[in-house]
Amino acid sequence: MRERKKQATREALRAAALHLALERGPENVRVDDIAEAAGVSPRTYNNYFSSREEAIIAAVTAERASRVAAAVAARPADVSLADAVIDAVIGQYTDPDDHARNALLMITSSPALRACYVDTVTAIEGPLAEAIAERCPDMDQLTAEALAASVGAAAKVAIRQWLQSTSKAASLPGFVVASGSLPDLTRSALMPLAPALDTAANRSRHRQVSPRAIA
Amino acid sequence: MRERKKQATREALRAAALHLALERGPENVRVDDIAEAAGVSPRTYNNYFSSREEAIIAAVTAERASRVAAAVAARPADVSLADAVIDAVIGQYTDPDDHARNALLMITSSPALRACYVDTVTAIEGPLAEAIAERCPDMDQLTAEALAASVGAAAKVAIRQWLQSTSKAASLPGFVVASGSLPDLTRSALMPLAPALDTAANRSRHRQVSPRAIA
DNA sequence: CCAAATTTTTGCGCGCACGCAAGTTTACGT
DNA sequence: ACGTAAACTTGCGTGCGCGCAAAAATTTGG
Repeated sequence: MRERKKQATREALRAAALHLALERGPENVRVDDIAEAAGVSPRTYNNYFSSREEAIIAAVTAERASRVAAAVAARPADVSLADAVIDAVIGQYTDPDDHARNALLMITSSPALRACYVDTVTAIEGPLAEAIAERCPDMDQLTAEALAASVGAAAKVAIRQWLQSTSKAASLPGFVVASGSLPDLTRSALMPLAPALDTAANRSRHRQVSPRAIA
Repeated sequence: MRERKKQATREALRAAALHLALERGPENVRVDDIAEAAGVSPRTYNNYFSSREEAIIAAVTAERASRVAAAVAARPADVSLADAVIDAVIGQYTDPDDHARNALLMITSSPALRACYVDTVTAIEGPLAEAIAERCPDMDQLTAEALAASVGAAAKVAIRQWLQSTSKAASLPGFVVASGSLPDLTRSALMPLAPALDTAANRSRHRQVSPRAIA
């Protein structure tokens, strides 16, 4: 099976990238090193990842996107769309995994990694849009995508805030802006979107095509 | 005045980039050409723009961000936040400017330019967040940023859809998915966010700190 | 089991982004 | 007016992303 080997090298690259980055620091690892550690050509690396940071981040992020979609789908049908989505997102960004702990610590200390990590949130938008569309079959597809993108954007704001506050806290231990934990921050950022999610869900439930959309 | 000169070279680079791109096509213009046409060193180009496409896009985008913020601020205080924001955004993306017409046509025909153009929407989030915060002084700042980011994300979805449908229309003239104009598309994508914007605005008007935010 | 067809890997080359350390210009104080 | 400090520009070197075409590997059909 050919697909098997591809996933194998993919994971080999992820693992090698994360290992080397944790070992000598993110700045001191070139893509040639990662490729060599994974036993492939440097050129091959860019067939799998389009930037040096991507492999490192992918080792942590991996299947967040599909898991958040699955989490939305797993919620019982009688809970509101807003609660389903918000809880699903928060659930995926609440990781007590201690391996991920110091990985995230490393990410926070490198601007390039921070940016790349924030960008990975975009990956959830596609699957999330599908999950929303599946839960609300009569909803306009453009609406589903817009809502999913909005959720992703709000989550991005929360993560960005959290990253910057933790980096501030690391450099200036006395000057914390009283910013909460990541789950709390994410919840605060997503709460304002709840009305939009629920009214869109209800509109679709009544099979109305939003009469004001044309006017 | 030193700031004067910087803006001058900035605009010189933008103009040169757009001119060359329209003349010989986006693929056949290197940053050395742009720098030479603007009379500066190639290295200097990257002191102003961080990618080859950025200058071309900036020539079209220019001050969208500040203009959308100004448009929000210009709406009378008695119209709802949702209407103010949505109309402001749509207004900025409705350009009958015929110079911009063929510029956008060029953008649609280059994947790299398309991506860069979509990314520029992010630039409105900061000013938009400020405008929202100014209009609703009692609103949580994180909420303002989350809403602004959501609006930007929804606008991004609309633009992406529009770009891809127009490119499809250009290649396959007979197979149009009946996608509307960009303003209509943008309105459809932003409408679902209206409830979120208005309830957040009303919450802030009553000076409540959203008691469920902590629970 | 071998050969054709498809897919993946690899080497090569180009252009680009950016850190760094000069060199050059502009602003300001005396 | 002059010298100093600050900001901007420039050249250089390095690593990176990727298109392209040849080579290697893997599937498929006979």
